[in-house]
Amino acid sequence: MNSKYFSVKQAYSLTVGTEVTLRGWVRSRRDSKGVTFIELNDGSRFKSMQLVVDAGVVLDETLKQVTTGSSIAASGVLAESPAKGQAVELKVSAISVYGTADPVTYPLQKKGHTLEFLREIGHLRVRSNTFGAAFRVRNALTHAIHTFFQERDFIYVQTPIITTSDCEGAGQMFNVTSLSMANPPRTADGNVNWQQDFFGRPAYLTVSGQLEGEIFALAFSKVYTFGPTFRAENSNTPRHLAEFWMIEPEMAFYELEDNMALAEEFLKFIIRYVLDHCREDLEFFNERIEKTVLNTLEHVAESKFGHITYTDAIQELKKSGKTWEFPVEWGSDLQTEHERFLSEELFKKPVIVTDYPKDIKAFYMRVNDDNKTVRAMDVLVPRVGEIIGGSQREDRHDVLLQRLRDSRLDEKAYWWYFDLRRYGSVPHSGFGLGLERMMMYLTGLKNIRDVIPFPRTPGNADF
RNA sequence: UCCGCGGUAGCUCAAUGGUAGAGCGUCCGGCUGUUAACCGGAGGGUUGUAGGUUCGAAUCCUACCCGCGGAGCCA
Repeated sequence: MNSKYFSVKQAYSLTVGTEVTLRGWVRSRRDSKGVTFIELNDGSRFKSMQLVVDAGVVLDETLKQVTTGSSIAASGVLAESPAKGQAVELKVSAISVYGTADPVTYPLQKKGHTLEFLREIGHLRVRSNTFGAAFRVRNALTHAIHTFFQERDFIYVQTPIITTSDCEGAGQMFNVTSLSMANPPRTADGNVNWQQDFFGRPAYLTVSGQLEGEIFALAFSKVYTFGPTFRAENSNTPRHLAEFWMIEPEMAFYELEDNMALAEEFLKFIIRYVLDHCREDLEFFNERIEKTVLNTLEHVAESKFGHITYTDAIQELKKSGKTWEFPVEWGSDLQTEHERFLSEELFKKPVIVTDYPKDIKAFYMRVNDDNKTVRAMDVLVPRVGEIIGGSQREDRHDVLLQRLRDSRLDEKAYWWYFDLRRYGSVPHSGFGLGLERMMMYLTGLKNIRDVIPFPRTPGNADF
């Protein structure tokens, strides 16, 4: 192996005649009388490199070990391919095997597997077309997100994963403790004595970094969080995980209108970035997973988003003439069927719904002058419905206090959150995007467990 | 958590109370450049687990486990 190492991706950009050594995993192998074809993939791009081994070039005992799943290095010369399917191929002069893969037990076949089966072999599914494409897209998406904010002078803030505040009371939280489960210290009345726990009180895994994000926004003006969040909710659906990633920008001096403009610019930017950098992977999803992916993404990237208030949206839903599975009434939340109607049929493009009834939204959202609605916004997109939720935050101390009390939350736990309204309070806004929800939108994959490397769901934390 | 559907060969599925099968993958052989290669042959099973009904259970009943979809919750 004297020639230089290249990735498969690099090799495709080299000129014919270059001597290279490629390393990777064998996807498949086809034998003919005088020639063997090997598909070699190293994850650097969707496409594999076809290796062509003429009979006699490689020892039979070596070639025999080159089976689906084995890892090899192959040296040779890049050549124009005489057959359809690839422009170039590697004319092999030598092969060495790193690790064999017993064909009798190796679970991945050349032919299609169901996503459910692949989920059971999480350590190997990343070597398949679908998951290779998914995680290259995920990588590009995370890069696009950081690029978008960094180019606009946002500060990236790492909010804590362990928290003692039950943020906005959203969902069940995981307890974090170092106490003995079997024999915890107890108080005189028999309850667990949390004072003896690691943090001196109950602690949890965070369900959102928003409140801490507000702290940083009121010092750095524009910030964003990007990290894991946790829900102990027993939800068994294709849209929920116990551990998932969220992006939460928070901006001082932004009112709802600024917030909406940023959300629109943000969505268009990350979609355009993935379209530009993962074309090959997206084309695979478009062909094999969801045939509308490319169209809807292009459409969203080019559309001017629509705007409508919740109250007007309710009117439109009522006069649509449609029969709804869930009744449409002012004061009840929009269901997925309603959200899809608004974006797919009424506007035929992404639409931002604003000013929801305060009773169905979180306590920290700014109350409008009508005292009935809050400055909330949901971005609805064709095919999935809500993809971003956000709001202008309540920056008035007295109003916030009343809202907290109405929500029956413990105001003592939020003392620092109120201090932000007591010392140098300013209008500020933010929104949240679930990374995996975005991934589902980009790839067309319909189960959220297929767009995160190692899904955590009730009863499942393998790998 | 609730409702529905499902669990049979490595994978995808047939077999509706009477000898458990096919396609693909794998292995062997053939084929002068294949592309989910093609042609011929072979091997491969405690039918999710535990009980029950029956002369006889993959099939009917009960419980449990697991998967998928829907609901709730939400990102």
